[in-house]
Order: sequence, then C-alpha cells, then structure tokens
Amino acid sequence: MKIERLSAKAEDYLETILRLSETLRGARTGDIAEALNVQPPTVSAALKSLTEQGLVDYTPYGAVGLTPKGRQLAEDVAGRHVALRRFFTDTLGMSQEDAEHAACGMEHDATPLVLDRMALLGDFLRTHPGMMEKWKAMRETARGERAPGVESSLKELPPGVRGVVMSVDVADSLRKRLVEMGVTPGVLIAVERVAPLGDPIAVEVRGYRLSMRKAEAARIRVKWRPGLI
Amino acid sequence: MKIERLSAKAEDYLETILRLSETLRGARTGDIAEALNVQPPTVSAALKSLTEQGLVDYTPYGAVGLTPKGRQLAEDVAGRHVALRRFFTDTLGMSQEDAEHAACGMEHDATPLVLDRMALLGDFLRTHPGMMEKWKAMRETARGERAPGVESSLKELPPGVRGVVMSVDVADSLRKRLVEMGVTPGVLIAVERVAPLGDPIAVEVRGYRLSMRKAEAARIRVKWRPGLI
DNA sequence: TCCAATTGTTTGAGTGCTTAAACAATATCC
DNA sequence: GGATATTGTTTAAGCACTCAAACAATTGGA
Repeated sequence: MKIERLSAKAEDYLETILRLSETLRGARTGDIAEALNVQPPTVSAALKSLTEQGLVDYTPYGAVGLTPKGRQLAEDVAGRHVALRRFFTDTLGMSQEDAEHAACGMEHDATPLVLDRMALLGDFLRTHPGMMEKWKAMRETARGERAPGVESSLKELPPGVRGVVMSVDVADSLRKRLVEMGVTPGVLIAVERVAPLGDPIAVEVRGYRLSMRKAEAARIRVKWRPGLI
Repeated sequence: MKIERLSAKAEDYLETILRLSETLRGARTGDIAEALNVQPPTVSAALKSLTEQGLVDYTPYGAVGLTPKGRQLAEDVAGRHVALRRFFTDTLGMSQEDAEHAACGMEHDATPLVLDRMALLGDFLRTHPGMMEKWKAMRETARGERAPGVESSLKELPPGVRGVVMSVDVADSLRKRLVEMGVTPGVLIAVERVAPLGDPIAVEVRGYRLSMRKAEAARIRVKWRPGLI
C-alpha cells in the first residue's frame, strides 16, 4: 500500500464529497459535478477511480461516502483550505471571497510548515496589543503605493487602486464600447467598487464610470500604479 | 488570441527555460528534462506544444528561446516564485530549502493580491523597530507548542519538535530496523537535525538516535505534539 | 400502477502529460 | 575524414481528466 501523493483533482473530489456528505442530501453525482464545474460523466469516472483506490465507498446510482482512508485525506485537504483562508482573511485582511478563491488553488501545495508559521504569525499579531490596528492602518495607507511593476488582470486590481491598461483582449462588441469610453493601452483605470454579489464591478476611467462583468475585467491586463482614485 | 490560463506544467517549462537560457549553455532539452525531473521525449513534446502556442522559439536540435509573449509569462511565474520564497524565508523564517520547495508548488496559484499583502506584511514587520526580534523570539518559543492536531510526514516535522508516530509505510528491510528501534505507531519521535546537504536526517526516538533518508522519513506519518526534545 | 421527468452511467472520443524503445542528428576524438 | 559517443526526436503506448451523445435507472406524480 503506497502513499502516493494524490493529484490536485483527486483532492478536490475528496474535499467536495466530504463537504456534501455532511448535508442532508448527501453527496450526489450531480451536486459534485456542479460544485467542481464539470459534467456528470466526469464525476462518474472519478468516482470509479477513487473507489479502486479505496478512498470512496460507492455503488452506482447509490450514495457516495468516504472510506476511513478517504476521509482522512479529505480532512487533510479541508484543513489546509481553512488554514489558508483564515490567514488570508484574518491576517492579510482579504475579503472572504478573495480569500476563498486564493485558498482553493493553493491548498494542494501548502506544506505543513508554511501553514504552521502562517497560523503562528497571525497569533503573534493578535497577541501584541495595538499591533493589528497598526497593520490594518498600514494596509489602508499602502493601497495604491504598492509593489512597483505588479501586473494582473483588472479583475484582480484592488478597489481604489489605480492601474495602467496594458492590453485589452475582449470580444468585439464590448471592445467597441470600451474604446469609446477610452479604455485603451496606456490609460489609467481603477475599480471603484464590486457589487454585493461580486458581479458586475464598477470601473472608473478618464472620469467616466462604467460597469462590466468580472469575466470581461479578467481579460484586461493592468499594471498597478501608486495613488488612489 | 485568447489568454487561456496556462497549465501549471506549461508554466514550469517556461520558468525553467527562462532560467536556463540565462546561462552560457543556454536552455537545452536534456537540461530542461533534468531540471523538471522528466525524460527528454517529454520535453520534446512540450516544446512542440509551446511553439504552437507561440511561447517559445525552437527549431529541432537547436537552441530553445522564449518569444516576447513567452518571456512575459515566464517572468510572471518567476516573479510569483521569488515573492513567495522571500515571504517564506524573510517573514516566516523558513530555511532556504523549505521555502524553495513550498514556493515551487504554490507559485502557480498565488494571486496578485495575496503576493502583494504578503510583501506588505513583511515590510510592516521590518519597519517597526523591535518587532522582527519579537516575532523571531515567538517562533523559537513556540516550537513544539504548535497547532494541535497538525499531521505531516516525519520529513516535514520541524527539527526539535516532537511528534507521535501514526503510521509507518516503508520497505520491509527498513521496517525491521525501525521496529527494533521502537518506531511503532503511538511512540514519540523527533527530528534532531538535518545533514548539511539535507540527507540523511538524525532522528531521536525513545532515547535512541538513528539516521534515515528523507525518502524514508516521508513514509512515516506523525502528529505534532507540544514540547521540545 | 405506470408513465414521464429527473438523475446517473456508459460509450466513444479528444487533450495533456508522461514513458520506453527505436531512430536520427550532432559532437568528439583519433 | 570517418568512427564513435552524446544528445535529441519520433513512435507507440498508457494514464488522468474531460466532454457530448446515447442509454439506463430512479423518482414522483397522476
């Protein structure tokens, strides 16, 4: 019996099954498919493979459960996930949504030592009176003064921070509207605010305010610039 | 021209080519294969695919170079890599080796906001006089008092911290020796020190001291326990 | 009870990544 | 210059993951 490292995908399946099997419905093929953004046949295949590896308990058309070994691995992954998310929200001051998104990708490769030190650093900041306030204040004042040369999509530009448009790679219909508004390479742009549900987002450029979908903002590359809007 | 997110593997290839092409030898198939721990034919196939995507400049049997687009992406990845490694060493106080290892896996999924906040947090600690010393002191005293329930392989147990053996999954020859030494589930164990080159490592158990390879330590699961050796 | 509607699986196919074995080009040495 | 060693590529194959289309089981009414 080998302890081969599971693939990131396999870990995703186990983690999802663990979460769903704690609900009343239980973990059903369709729900797993929806949670992982794949089609049901993909889940059937994955379930077959995981069953052969002795990680899930599963009979076709029946409910999906975890074996002790599978549960152990699933709880490992889930533990890394929450540890990262807590660090991102509680210590780095990120939003729930941003933290969740980042944790999803990094949970598969975070090492125990990294997670341990992250948790410890959070404790350090919280147990020293006044330190968290100072750190929060620094985050506020530093908005827009950050990392010269950081480049990302417009979607990932923190609200209030300015960026220079590097490239626009959207469909023609939207592109036309953007060009009319002046969203062309070289121009300063900023995200004003994000709607409660995360979509659409309000963008400011040359004094105009326009709104666009996150999917669209993801196609616009920007370089972060000092200064708030 | 779409900006599909590259796979982690593709990012690895680009990053490696960037690093190697800065050397005198240049990026050669065999060197890339060795750096990424794959066989040469795998690299040939990857190079073909990356060429079709317009990311590398490559003629069979010739030197491998990056296109502007490929170089851009490679530098993005390399930037995430060093940002993470710096945070792990300079702020979390991890060793170069541990930091490098952890950064390798996480670089593909770290978001710009995460990297930015990590860098800012490092600046925060360094710019407040005395804070780094306090934080370092806390790391020292906290060794062994950490995260109840954290489980990892023996290889990942920080030196000096005690752990309880959960399972031993090694070949029979070593297993026999380990059992004689008393390395069985339930017993307390600790890593005493790691050889300069990282292998072998000195392990302490029931007062005995034995040395084993990292590959072997990776097969022993432990749960971290309070208290130093 | 039986017939839709829903849900899940199988099939067939494709992509990405990997390898061993066979083959081809390049480099090196005499 | 030619034989040999090194290096790189092609081929054939396998595994993990994915999907659309076709098919099968289950569920929930009427």
